[in-house]
Amino acid sequence: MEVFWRKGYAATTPQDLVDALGIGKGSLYNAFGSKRALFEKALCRYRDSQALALIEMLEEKGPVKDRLRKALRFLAETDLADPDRRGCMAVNTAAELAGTDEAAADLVRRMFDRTEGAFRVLVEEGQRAGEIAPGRDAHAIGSLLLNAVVGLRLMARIAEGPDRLSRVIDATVDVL
Amino acid sequence: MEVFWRKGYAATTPQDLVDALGIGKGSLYNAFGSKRALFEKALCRYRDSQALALIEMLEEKGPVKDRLRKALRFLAETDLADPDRRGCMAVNTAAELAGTDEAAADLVRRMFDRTEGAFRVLVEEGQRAGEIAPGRDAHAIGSLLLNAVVGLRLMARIAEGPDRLSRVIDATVDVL
DNA sequence: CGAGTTCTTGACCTATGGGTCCAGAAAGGT
DNA sequence: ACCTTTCTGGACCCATAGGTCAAGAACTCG
Repeated sequence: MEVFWRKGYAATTPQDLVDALGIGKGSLYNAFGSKRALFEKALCRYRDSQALALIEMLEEKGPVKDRLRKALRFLAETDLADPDRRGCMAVNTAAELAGTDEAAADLVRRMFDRTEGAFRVLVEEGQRAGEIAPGRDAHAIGSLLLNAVVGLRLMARIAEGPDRLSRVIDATVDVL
Repeated sequence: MEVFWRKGYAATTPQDLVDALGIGKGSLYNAFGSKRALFEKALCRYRDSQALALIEMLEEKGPVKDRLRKALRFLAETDLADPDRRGCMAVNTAAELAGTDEAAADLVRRMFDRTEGAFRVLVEEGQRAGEIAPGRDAHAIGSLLLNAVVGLRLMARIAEGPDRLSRVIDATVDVL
């Protein structure tokens, strides 16, 4: 997962995987069948560890906007602190493989669906709590927030400093 | 440009380029030096043709929010109508090459800067026209809009239909 | 403990990636 | 018309991608 995340699918070679795993090439292929199959497992592992972490952050206690701001800041900070600037593996996979690999695209789609759903729930909660105008379409705001996260994590890959990301986060939360 | 845009950098082979250009391999390398150098030229061409088109759309006449909505809709529609679902080449490049290719990352960064600037100008215009609350930080809203476009164009790569993109666009324009 | 099963490994294989080179075709100068 | 220069295509090159395999090591289990 780490290697695919850092280098992307096409740029990762069997040798890279062998080196990172510290096993022989035969074991690698005996255990996983193919590079493609291993990638899929890696993406699933990413989903189960990383992607779910965001959703759990959103379910904590406290004012909705605080939670949201905190979660976005956390993403931006960790992305920027990563020396390899890997961003989000799901986002990277969407960009790299969505035309050619339907299964990978589908995995990413589902991850996005889940995240969008979590945002929607959060928005509805914010509306009940009076933090967010009840006139807004929670579903649409959920999509907006998912979209913002996707944008943020891609921008984090090329951002020179935290400024633009901070502006995006502040503006996104303020505008709700 | 078309080939790199469709397949990404790593997945594009010299053979692909030779086939698409209809020239011999020798001519290819004689003319462009290396795959990498040709990619950079392709990315520059993309910037000069596609990326500038968005900025020009934003400079048309009429109410600011209408222009914005129209431009976003246009992006979403063309992205979805593309049978290859290539999305935005700059976004794809950021996702694929930002850790490993500083020059490419820099090109993308500059494209993003320009687009963000255009959005900022648009927001300021909207504020003068009374369409957008003058209390908002135009710079931050510009960043937010750039971020939304980046997100949209990545989402367009895996979107099943226009629904989610439409929600994002509507919500984005409405919250301003 | 010993036989059978599973794992591991690095040598090996083929096709292709990315690139060079040269012989000849076109183009250009005079 | 001739020579020079540039352009072109494709044969050729080496390293690597992606994967297989057989032989031995390690683990099971009665």
